[in-house]
Amino acid sequence: MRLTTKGKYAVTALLDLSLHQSGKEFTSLSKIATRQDMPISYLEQLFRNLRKAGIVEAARGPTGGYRLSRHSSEINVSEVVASVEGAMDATQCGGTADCHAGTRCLAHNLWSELNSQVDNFLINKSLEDVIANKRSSLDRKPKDLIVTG
Amino acid sequence: MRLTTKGKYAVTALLDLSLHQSGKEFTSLSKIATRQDMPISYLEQLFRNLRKAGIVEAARGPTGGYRLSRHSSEINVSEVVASVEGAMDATQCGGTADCHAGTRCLAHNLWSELNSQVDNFLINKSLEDVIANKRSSLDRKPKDLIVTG
DNA sequence: TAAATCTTGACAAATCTAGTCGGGATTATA
DNA sequence: TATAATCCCGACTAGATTTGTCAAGATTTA
Repeated sequence: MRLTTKGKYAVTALLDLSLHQSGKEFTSLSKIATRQDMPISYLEQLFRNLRKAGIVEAARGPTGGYRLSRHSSEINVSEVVASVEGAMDATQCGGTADCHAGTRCLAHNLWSELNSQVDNFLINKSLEDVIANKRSSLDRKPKDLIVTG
Repeated sequence: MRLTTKGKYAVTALLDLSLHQSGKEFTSLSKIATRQDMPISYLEQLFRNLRKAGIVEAARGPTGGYRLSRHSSEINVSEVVASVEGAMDATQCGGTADCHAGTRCLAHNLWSELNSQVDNFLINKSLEDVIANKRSSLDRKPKDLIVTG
């Protein structure tokens, strides 16, 4: 299962883009980098992938930058993460079910189900959803919900 | 978010243990290692943590080995994974919500919610469920999910 | 032209994973 | 008691991955 700062940066950067986008203006990476405190050259790398995935559009030159190619309600978190770090996969075998001597390992279905859970969750979350949630609600600390033993 | 072969080995090894356990016998790591094709010295490392977490009990000497310290229906996957690789956490900040210049980043609630999703899923999966390939109670009642934020 | 931006490929430091290794402690059995 | 099988422990490491950096170029606006 892969969810690193790469995917998180990408999501946060797009949220920033969405929040500061008025009309069809382009926002430069340097502005995003400054506002979100992210390395600009790393952002460049990420936006390369976001553009290839058709999530953002670019314009060069002064007044250039990036903008969302669709409305924030039509971009889901799953595709954003996938575009920068490849499809999430919790199974050992990449879904081929040959994880144990050519057959599926004892836990194969478990990881396969977990996969679906996570992916369904992220597919059904649009950038707009995330922004709306940010404004309206308080969150409990995740620590409160982690139960060990 | 952390879910590597470490956690997967641990779950698979315990499933093996559960499947081959009759009564209160102990199963040696070498048997598990052979059956599941895992490095024995790596298993030793993992079972150290599983024992500290109170998930398995050990006996030394010939006829020694490990056994589950509770019934497989009372051991959930979340605690198994957590015991070998630390609590899962999808937020950047470890739940402290200081991920962006002392305040919560734009995506904080998103990762926090994802955390809960995954953890709820794994907490509601017992080893017995996995063996029986049952659906967890969570799957049957998706509305009952506890969501942070 | 100058400056600001995106575009690209290669490279590198730091971190993490997936183990290995060597020794020690304990215990059943002969 | 001797032996062998097992658990127990800490330290170490090679390789992979992540998290960036860097240099050079292309495009566009003013």
